[in-house]
Amino acid sequence: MSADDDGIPVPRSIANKAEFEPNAKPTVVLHPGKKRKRAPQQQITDAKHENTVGEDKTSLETRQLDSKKLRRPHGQSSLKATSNVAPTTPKPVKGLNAKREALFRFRKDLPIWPSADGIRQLLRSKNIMILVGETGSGKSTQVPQFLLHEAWCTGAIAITQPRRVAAISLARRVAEEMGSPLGSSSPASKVGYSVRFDNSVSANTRIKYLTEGMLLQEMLRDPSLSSYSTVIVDEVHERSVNVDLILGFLRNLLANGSSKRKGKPLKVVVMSATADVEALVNFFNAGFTKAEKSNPHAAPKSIAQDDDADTTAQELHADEVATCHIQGRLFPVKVVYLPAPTQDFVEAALKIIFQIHYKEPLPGDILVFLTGQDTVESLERLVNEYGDTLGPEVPKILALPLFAALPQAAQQKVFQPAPFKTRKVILSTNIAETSVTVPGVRYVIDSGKMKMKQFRSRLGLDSLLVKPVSKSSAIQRKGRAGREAAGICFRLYTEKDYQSLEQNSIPEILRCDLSDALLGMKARGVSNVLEFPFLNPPSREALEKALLQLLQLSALGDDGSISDVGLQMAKLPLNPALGRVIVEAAKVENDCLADVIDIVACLNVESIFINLMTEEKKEEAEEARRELFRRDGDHLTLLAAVRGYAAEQSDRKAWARKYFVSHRAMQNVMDIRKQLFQQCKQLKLLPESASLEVPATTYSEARNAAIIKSLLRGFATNTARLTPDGSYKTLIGNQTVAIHPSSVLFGRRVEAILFTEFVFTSKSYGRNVSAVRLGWIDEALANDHL
DNA sequence: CGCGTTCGG
Repeated sequence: MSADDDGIPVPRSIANKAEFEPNAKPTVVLHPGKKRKRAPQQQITDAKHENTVGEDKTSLETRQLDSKKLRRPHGQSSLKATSNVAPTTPKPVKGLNAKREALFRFRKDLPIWPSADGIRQLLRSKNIMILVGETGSGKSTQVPQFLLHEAWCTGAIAITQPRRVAAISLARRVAEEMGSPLGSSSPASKVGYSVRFDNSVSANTRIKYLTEGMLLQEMLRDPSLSSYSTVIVDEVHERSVNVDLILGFLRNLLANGSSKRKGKPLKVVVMSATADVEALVNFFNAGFTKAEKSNPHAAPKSIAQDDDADTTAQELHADEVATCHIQGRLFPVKVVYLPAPTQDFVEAALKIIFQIHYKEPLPGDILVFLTGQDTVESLERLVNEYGDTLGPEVPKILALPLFAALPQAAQQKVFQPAPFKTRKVILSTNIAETSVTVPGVRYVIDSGKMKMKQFRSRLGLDSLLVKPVSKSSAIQRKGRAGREAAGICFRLYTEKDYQSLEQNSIPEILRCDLSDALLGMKARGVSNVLEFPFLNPPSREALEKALLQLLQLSALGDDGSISDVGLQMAKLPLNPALGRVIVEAAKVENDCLADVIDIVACLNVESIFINLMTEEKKEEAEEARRELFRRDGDHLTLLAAVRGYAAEQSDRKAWARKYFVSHRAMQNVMDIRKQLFQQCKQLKLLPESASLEVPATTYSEARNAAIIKSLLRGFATNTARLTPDGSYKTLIGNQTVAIHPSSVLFGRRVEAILFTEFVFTSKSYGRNVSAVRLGWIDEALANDHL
């Protein structure tokens, strides 16, 4: 489950209703779900919130803004108010303007507000707090403000977020609430943020919102986090790899980092939207020495607001760790299950969409959770087909697809209010579960399925398969119907199926290639990664496979300690294989780093080539792109595209259109390219004089070979040779691998291939493929410890 | 034998 945008107001244009009464019951209703006891209170009566409405921390609107717009400074009125009010003062100080007063009333009305003193009290005696705050509790915006004026809080407060948009919009919101300018806009600013490509802080920043990845970067330079008094780790329930690494590093730091921090205390607040606090409490308690544990005065401390059954927090015997539970604020959502399982959730969804449409009054949009682009598009066609047959007496229906690969303009449509007498139906992947909040939704239809990636270390490939969701995902999806008013969630599975779902999704750290995580640990001084405190320890096999991979990339020495090359790799914002390619390209005998940087930048963004829907468009695109395509494969094709784009000085947008290349993706490539250039200079892989303006070089066979050989150094195991039956088989492991249809080599037969991605979907595919000589592979493999 | 759930440095 996930709490998003808590503490950020939602539109109040729709009247609150404590109970929801559908006009007629849909025929599929079998088991109406349990209703929540309390209806949310009215939060704000007459405040204007043009500025805050839609400032949802996860809205796409924010995401679309470029970094310059995101950094716009605040108005003078907020500046004036800065000095005369403490953020935690119970009453607003006289003379505040109406907007600030409204902001303050809003804060006071958040579910977390009454717990402010309790939280402060607990953190005076304890160094760790697990805070469960459900959606809408206000934890992400309020907790740092509660702690800011504590005596122990002499340094800054870091608060991590899994997503960049969230970090930025939360920082903006809190700056507004505190009457402080934001980030680097003024030296007086107390609130800032830090995300990749956009670091906005001042010398006086006290509260800093940052992505998990940025905090890990900071820990590379300063492992004891000496500038911070508190680290707040938000959205821990999402269990990203980075959050698990942060928790492990923080536990080590709390247990034995006191000397490194020169005795300055570090307080850690771990915030989660789901109530499985026990594992977290045990995790942190286990980090302490016996002496500390045997403190006879250490009694379990907890504050819980909850008046119903939720007493988990109080029952825990925490001696180092305080716990706190804050209820959320959501409208009641009724749950409706299917009476019998279905094989075809697209068909089932279609029926329910039109049942809702006929029986439920407007307004009230429908959000459907599906598995991927394919199911989204097929349901879209069906809805449009049926929608066209609706009589004039029935409101219209507007199907809107939503998935990450959808062009930005099409994604924006889900935020526009439905036209008059029209109901929106948003057909979405799990992007709408956490990353995007769609307004106006009162009905959710949950297929109960999602696509999930799982790395299989034995095969060295990622599989991307449709899996049942977890209960907490199902609950999160349901909650999307109750953000603005009471709603209904239709689950396209039976109640029995629901009961048999796993409570939580498998944490990412158990599903991914660990080489990146392990390299990061080695670079931060963890000598024995098998002993690292993982909240969920990965299998020994997965850990050993990753260590072997690092050894083979010579990121580690034979004794397992990090090598100079490994340190360079760890400092690059790339996975170890790509990092190794960079280091290899810088060698004098290859001397192709500028070229390889451009290729690697492309491999780090979603495809730069736009995916066309119709046959006609596809052919047109193929014709237009012919100029860029290279027979040697995708990597040199990507290089040609970057060079073409970079060389275009007048109208890059037009250039992108001409070649059916995504302009947004290319802008991203240019940012990454610039960053890699800078970092390679710092690592002395490039001379200071190296310029991003690469002169047009004539590409020789030798140069292409150097590029491909550099790639081979990172991806020697991702290689395959052509077999007599026309299929490709990997050199290591003899697995069948097909060239992905998006590749320029699709359908071609060459003696051997190299691929920088290896994914199983409907079968094993190599994506981003280049032709190589068998002899080169032998050479590369001979260099390795294989 | 024609294809990419979603984040992040």
